[in-house]
Amino acid sequence: MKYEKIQAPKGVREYLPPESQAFEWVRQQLISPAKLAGYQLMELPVFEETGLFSRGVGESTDVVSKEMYTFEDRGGRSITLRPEGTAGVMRAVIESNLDRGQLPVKVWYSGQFFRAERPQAGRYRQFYQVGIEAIGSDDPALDAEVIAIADQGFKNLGLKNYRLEITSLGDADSRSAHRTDLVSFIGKLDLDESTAARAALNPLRLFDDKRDEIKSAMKDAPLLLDYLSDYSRENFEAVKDYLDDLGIAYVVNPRMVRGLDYYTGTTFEFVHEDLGAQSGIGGGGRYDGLMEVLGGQALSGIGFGLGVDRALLAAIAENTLPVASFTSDLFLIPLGESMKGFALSLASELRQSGITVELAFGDRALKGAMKAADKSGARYALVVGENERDSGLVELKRMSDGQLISVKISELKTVLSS
RNA sequence: GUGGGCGUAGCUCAGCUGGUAGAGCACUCGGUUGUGGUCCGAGAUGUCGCGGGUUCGAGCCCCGUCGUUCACCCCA
Repeated sequence: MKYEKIQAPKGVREYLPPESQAFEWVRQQLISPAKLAGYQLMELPVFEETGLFSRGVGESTDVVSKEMYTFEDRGGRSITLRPEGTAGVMRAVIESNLDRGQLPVKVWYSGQFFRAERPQAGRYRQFYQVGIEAIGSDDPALDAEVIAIADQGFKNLGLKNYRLEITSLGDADSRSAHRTDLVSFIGKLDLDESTAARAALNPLRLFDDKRDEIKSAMKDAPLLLDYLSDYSRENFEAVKDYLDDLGIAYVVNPRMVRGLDYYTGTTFEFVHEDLGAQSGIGGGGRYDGLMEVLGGQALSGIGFGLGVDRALLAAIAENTLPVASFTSDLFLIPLGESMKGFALSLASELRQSGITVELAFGDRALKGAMKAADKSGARYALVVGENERDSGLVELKRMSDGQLISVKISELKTVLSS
């Protein structure tokens, strides 16, 4: 009886060695600027009560209406695998009263998210994001800082071929004035049924349509940026000024559309140029009403989510991965059974100094062990036999050029960490 | 959810108008005594995604299904 193999669920992205090293590096680089800015970790559940998303993200969004993994748990509760991060953060902040302390609350998160979409290049049903949220301040300097943190994450990866697009969705008054005019503009267009239905749900969506006929029809549509209230406009100007001061390049895209309903005010997206259809590597914005809608106080917040999977694809496309740093410093080969104990101790000692050391296992011939050393990509190889143990002197082999370097065992740490 | 491409050894693929499966790379061992990357030799490897159909005969044709990939849509 032979069992069938079980496959991973459709559309999930797994990271296995050696690629996982690059993935971990990318995730680390993306989030480190937030840590440097005093954001603190929030470790959250990957599933939440369904109502959190239908209420927080918005019933009319595609994400909620057709892309959520929703199921009933054994207690008859409706549960949903999180499709995004902000709603969960807000829920936790409210539930634990973090907003009763000093403001803004500044947190970061990292983990997997789930959307039941058709998989595609850069689009997976389980995907990874890192993100931050800053809650309880509407200072435009905070908007600029949040954008700068995201931008620094991409710079840490060495990325260049991306652009930052920003716009402002204004406050409630700005949006309702614009919406009235936009709806009447769209009403005069001759649209097919499904497009009209989309427009009825959220007229802004038509700005995002890729079809030429829609693009040209929308060419003269009223833009939200022209409807901003004085407060919103001044706020947006301030954010742009700060970005200029920071030397962060951006383009204002008044037709930007975000897929989540809670965004207000400053809104932004990072778009990479070498990625194909799924080119958004990160995005975010301000959300004024979200906390209140979720039963908390009426505090404003701003945050972003960065796609780790896509950032990795971008780093591969731009060839910026520091591949050399993904391998060990030393590959240690004990000569014969009797030297294994000595090798284990030596490896352990070196590791305590932060040196990455791999050991040769099994009883392969020295030649085979050297081959293994070569394939591991380690910078140095070292054979230890009785001679070395007794004399305290070893021949360290530099793998890049094959040179043997005589070193005292006591000085290995120094040589290897340089 | 809609549409197109693809599914043959671990990987990349070849397999002519249907006649019972191959290459390169990788892998293991060896080319005698303690140092890899080159070279040479030897070896292991597949229910040709799965199910059904047509046929004397199917990896090659047909249908279905699953997976994968790209695009629409949507977004990270």
